Parts: sequence; structure tokens; C-alpha cells
Amino acid sequence: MKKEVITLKKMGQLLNLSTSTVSRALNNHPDISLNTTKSVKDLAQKLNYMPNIFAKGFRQHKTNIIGVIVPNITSYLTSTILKEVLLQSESKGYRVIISESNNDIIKEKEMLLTMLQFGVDGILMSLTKNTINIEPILYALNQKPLILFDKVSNKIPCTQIIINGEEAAFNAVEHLINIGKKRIAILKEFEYSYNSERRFQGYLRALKTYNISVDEKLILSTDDLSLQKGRILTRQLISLKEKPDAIFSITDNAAIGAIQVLKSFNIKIPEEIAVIGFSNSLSSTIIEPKLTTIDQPGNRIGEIAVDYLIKEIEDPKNYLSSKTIEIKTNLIIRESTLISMQ
Amino acid sequence: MKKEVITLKKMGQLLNLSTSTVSRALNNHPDISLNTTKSVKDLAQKLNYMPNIFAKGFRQHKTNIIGVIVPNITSYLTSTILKEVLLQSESKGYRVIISESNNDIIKEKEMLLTMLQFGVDGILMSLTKNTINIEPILYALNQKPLILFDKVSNKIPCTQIIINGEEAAFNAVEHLINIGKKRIAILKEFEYSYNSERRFQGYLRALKTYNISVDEKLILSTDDLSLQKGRILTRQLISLKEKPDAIFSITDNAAIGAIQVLKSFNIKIPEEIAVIGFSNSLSSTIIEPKLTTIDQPGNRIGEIAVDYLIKEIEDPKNYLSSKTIEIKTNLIIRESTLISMQ
DNA sequence: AAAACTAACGCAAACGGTTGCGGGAACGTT
DNA sequence: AACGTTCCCGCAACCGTTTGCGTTAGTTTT
Repeated sequence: MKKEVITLKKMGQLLNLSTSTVSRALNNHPDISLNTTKSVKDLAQKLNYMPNIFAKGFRQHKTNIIGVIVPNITSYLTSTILKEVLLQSESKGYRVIISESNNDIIKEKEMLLTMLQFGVDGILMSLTKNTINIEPILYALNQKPLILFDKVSNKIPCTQIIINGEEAAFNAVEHLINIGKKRIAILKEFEYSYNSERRFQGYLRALKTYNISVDEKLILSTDDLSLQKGRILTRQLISLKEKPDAIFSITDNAAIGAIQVLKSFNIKIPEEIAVIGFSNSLSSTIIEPKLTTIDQPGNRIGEIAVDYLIKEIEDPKNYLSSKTIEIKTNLIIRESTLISMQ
Repeated sequence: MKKEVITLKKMGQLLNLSTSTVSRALNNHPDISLNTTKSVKDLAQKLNYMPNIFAKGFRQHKTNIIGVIVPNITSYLTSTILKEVLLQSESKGYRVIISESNNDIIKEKEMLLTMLQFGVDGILMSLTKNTINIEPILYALNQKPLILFDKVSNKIPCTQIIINGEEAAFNAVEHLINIGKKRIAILKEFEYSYNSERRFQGYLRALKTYNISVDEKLILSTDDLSLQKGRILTRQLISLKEKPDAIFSITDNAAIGAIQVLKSFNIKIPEEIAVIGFSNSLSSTIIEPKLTTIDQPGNRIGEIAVDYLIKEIEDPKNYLSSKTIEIKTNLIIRESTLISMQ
């Protein structure tokens, strides 16, 4: 672990130039002659010079780091978003610090502050399920550009990147209606989940559009739509006197749990009960029958989020206009809703 | 976006103290009286003082940042490892920068250098499939603590965290033999994949131990054991004159592809052909029949990797002794090898 | 030939925090 | 009373880079 760090001063000594000249040469300052510029750059190349980022960031108050905070890094959508965030950021000269809040609002707040302290140039954030106290976020927003994606909140005045959840849900339910379903259950999360609520609105709108009355017994909410919860809620549904003929789950995982339960009760999918999920996760093509679901283009979300954030970072004018960008999703029809028309 | 940054100097002015006293007070230096220490800390608390990390890192040549480079962030094992790496690092006062090499050795090298330039205190790394040129890694190793995990190489003299792939494969194949299988095929990657090679050795040892002759036709290699490749290779296997009676796949995904193909050919699993995967990914319990597989404790890998890295960072003595830590895996027996004994 | 300009570079301060050293005051010791 | 300690604290240098301003020498203008 040798040291031997190359600095501007050292190169200056080697070339009989001042530190400032070396610095300017590397930054293509017009004051420096082409000859010196070339010789400096050659030497830098040869010695494998790397500017000390800390001295630089210290000096310029610019770190070229983007902070990202997500609730759960192992979620399929999140990891695909992160993949693109990393790719895009690096291609634009930014590095990325990632933190995982684990749906813990205390940690979420700490991480936000730590990132600010760390001097990130901007923050990309997906909220915790129960982020009620938006104080820290407003505080952060007051200091640096901050953009929300996926799990957002309309109470925070900043740019937000989301999918068209309402429309997607509408399309999904409409599809169910089109294949003849009338008692459509929904597995959703509690009201404070913004995403869930939007999708629920789409569900309601579809029913209304097609004059189907809402049955409260078919609306099941939970705090965390996991595969396990999907199974539990589905058992609840099929024990009803009037069973549903379709289940729309806000989540692929819960939809898969639903399918497993339906199969264990020998209920035919989709003839007796059709199932639709949300996410187009990997598992949705592995379960049998293959799951009809809504594809959320994680890469688009990541790409656009980085794009807007860097714009806000580099041009403060963009900073004021906070817009909400909706990204189109795609209904992917598979076996779990594919009724052979006869 | 107001500024109003609180610095040591400002607090010193408010309290009529010198900058150095304020600094020492915050760092609990014994030279400072309890009274002043308290008043300084109170003020810092009140003003929400945050030390400028760049000035600090600049001065102390310590950044408290760990760099992580992985081939693919969306892989199940990787994301569970990352989850734990984030958790452990943060609990120990380190932040984490993540980069994804996308199995591109050029990018891998660039990221390594960028991280060094950035002044990370240490690096956690999982190698690209085709990392042949280990030059840059040795260079990095020469500058900062570096630990390899999961995708490692015995050519690099540093601490490595791996699973007991040889033993795990041995156990898996032994299990197949125990349920009466004799023609056991293996789906593996090409020789330069270290993990694959170790598992292959376990496969060979198991066959040898039980006096089963090796049939080259049952050994299939590819560059990337995806679900698709699993299907292709499985079709190859079942078109053999002498079909296998079991398939051991180095990867869950390929094993799932295998199951799908076997089912499409109405081949009974596990009676005609049993299947074992590797990873205990989420999908392994969703496919039917449920997949017997080897559980790799990603959280343990992440935990230990961070643990050792921070030890090397904070105590250079640990730096010399490069050990290889093997983490135990667990064979999880499910339906794809569960033969009802009669 | 003096004045004005320009090109090319150096000096030195600044960013915020840390730290070795030194010094004054208060106290205790002979 | 003179000296030695101890306790607290301030001074100033330092880390590597950037940048406003000044300087020198050479060139052009009048």
C-alpha cells in the first residue's frame, strides 16, 4: 500500500511551472499556451495523475455525487431502476451513493441528512410506505435538488417520476371486464400508500365506466402486499358466499400467492377466477398459469429521474418548476386472464 | 435553496472561542473543559451543525466510504448481499458507493480507478465473468484494502469471501445419488468461471466417491447460465440416446428453464429426471414442482465482507494476511428431487 | 520612443477542519 | 517568593485545488 500521490504541485516542480499554471493547463484555460498545456497533459497522462476529489469538492462545493434512497433494494422494480440510474449517472460523470431505508422513517430521515452533510449534488428518492413527516424532505429540498420516483407524495413540491398507475389499473380492470368478469376483487394496500391509492382509483373508475357496482367485500387492504398476504387475502375471498370472478392485485407477489391458493382449491384460472398482477416481475412468467400483469419500465423511470435531476443540478432555473412526469405502462396479457373464446 | 452553512469558525465567533477549540470540543478532546465542551455541543445541536465531509476527508485522507463493484445489481444473490453491505456499513459509520460493471471488463477497470481517485477507504468487489487482466485489481490492491466476494479469483492475493461451492455441489449430487440417480447431468459455465469450476469439482468428486463413471455427454457448458440457456441445454440433454436421470444446474434460473422444458415434454419430475438448482432464488419456490436448490446466505456474505474490509481499513496489520473465508450453504430439498419412497 | 496592449504565467488567498506547539492563568510545592 | 505543574485554550500551518489579481516580457499602436 504505497502512497506516492501525484499532485499539481509535484507536476509543477517537474516542469518548472507553478501549481496554478498546471491546474489551468489541465482545465484548458485560454491563458496557457498550447505548448505548456500539451506538456502538462502529457506528464499527467504519464504519471497517471488523478485530481484529489476532496480538495476539488471542498473548493468548488460540487461533488458530482448523486444520492439515492430507496425503501428496499431487492425489489425487482427498484433494482432495475437502480441499474439504469447507475448507468446514466456514470455516463454523465456522476457517481451514485445508495442507501436503503428498509421502510424505516427514522433511518430515512438520517440518510437524507447524511447525504446532505456529505454534500451530494442532488437526491433521488423513493419514499417509505409510512412517510408521514415530510419535514426532513422539505428541509432537504430547500438545500439541494431532490426528485421523487415511484413511491412519491403529492404533498412534496418537487419533480416526481411515476407511472400512470390510475390508467394502468383502469386498463387492467377494463381487460377483466372485457373477458366477461363482473365481480372483480382488488388486493391493495392501506390508504397512505400513494401508489396503491392511485391504482385503486383506476379500479373504481373502470367499474363506474362499465356500470358495475362496487362491492366493499371485494376490496381488501393490507399494509404490505407480499406473497404471503396474497395467499391470506385470497383465502378470505374464496370463502365469501358470493365469490369474485377475478382478482386484481396491486402487486405481482400477492397475485402469485393468489394463484397458488386458487390452484390448491382447484379453482380454474382464469375461467372461474382470473388474476392480474402489477410489475411484470421475473416470477410472473414462472408461475403457472403465467400471470397477466402490468409492465413498469424501470429503466425509463431511472433514466428520466437522472435526466431531470442533473438538469436541476446544472441549471438552477429548472429548479423551480416542479412537474410530475407520468411514464406509460403496458398491460401484458398472459394465461391468467386468457380465456379461450368459443 | 438557501446556503447559510454553519462552520466551526462561525460557532467560534458566536461563543468567543477559537476554531480549534470548537473543533476539539466536538471531538471530545481532553484539553477542553467540560463547560466549554457542553456549550459548544449545545450550540452545534441547536444550529444543526454538520461538518463539511470534504474538508475532513481532504485533511485526514479518510473518507469513510466503501466502494462496491458488482457485475449485475439485479441478480438475486447480489441484491441480498448489497442489502446487508449497506446495513452493516452504515451501522459502522461508512457510506457505500455502488457501481455495476455489467460484466464489462473495461467498465470494471474504469470503475475501479474512479473509486480510487474518489478516495474510497476500501473496495468490495465481485468480478466480471471474464476478468482476465487482473493488472488493475493488483494496482488497486496496492493502494487500498480490497476484498473479493462471490465472484473471486485465486490469482489475486487478497481476502476473499466465498461459499463452499465444491462441498455444496458434492452434497447436491450426493443427494441425487441417494435417491437412486446414476446418470447425472450438469449445466455449468465455461472454465474461466471460478464459481462454476469449483462446483464442477464437487460434482466430479461425488461421482468418484460413489463410483459413478463420468459421461462427457452429460457435461454441458455455456457462457451464461440464464433461463433461456437452461432450456436450450435441456433440450439437448433429452435428445440424447441415453437420457440423464437428473440435472444439476449451477444456477437456479437454468434449472427453472430445465423444468419448463421437461414439463413441456411430459417428462416426470423427479421420477424420470430430477432437477437441482443453485441459489435458492425467489423463483425456486414458484416454479412447479418446487425446486430443490442450494441456499446461499447473501446476508452472511455481505456481513462478513464488510466486517473484514473495515478491519483491514482500520488496522493495517490485518492487511497482509489474506485469507479465504468459506461460508456454509444449505441444501434445500423440495419437490424436484422428492421421490416418494415406496 | 513612449504608451498601450496582449499573451503567458506566478503569487497568494481561500475553502473548512485538524493538530502540533506554545502560552497564560491558576494552583500547588518548596 | 520563586518555581514547577496542570488545565485550557489560541496560533498557525497544513491538506490539494482553484482563481482573482498582479507581473513580466514581448508586441503593437500612435
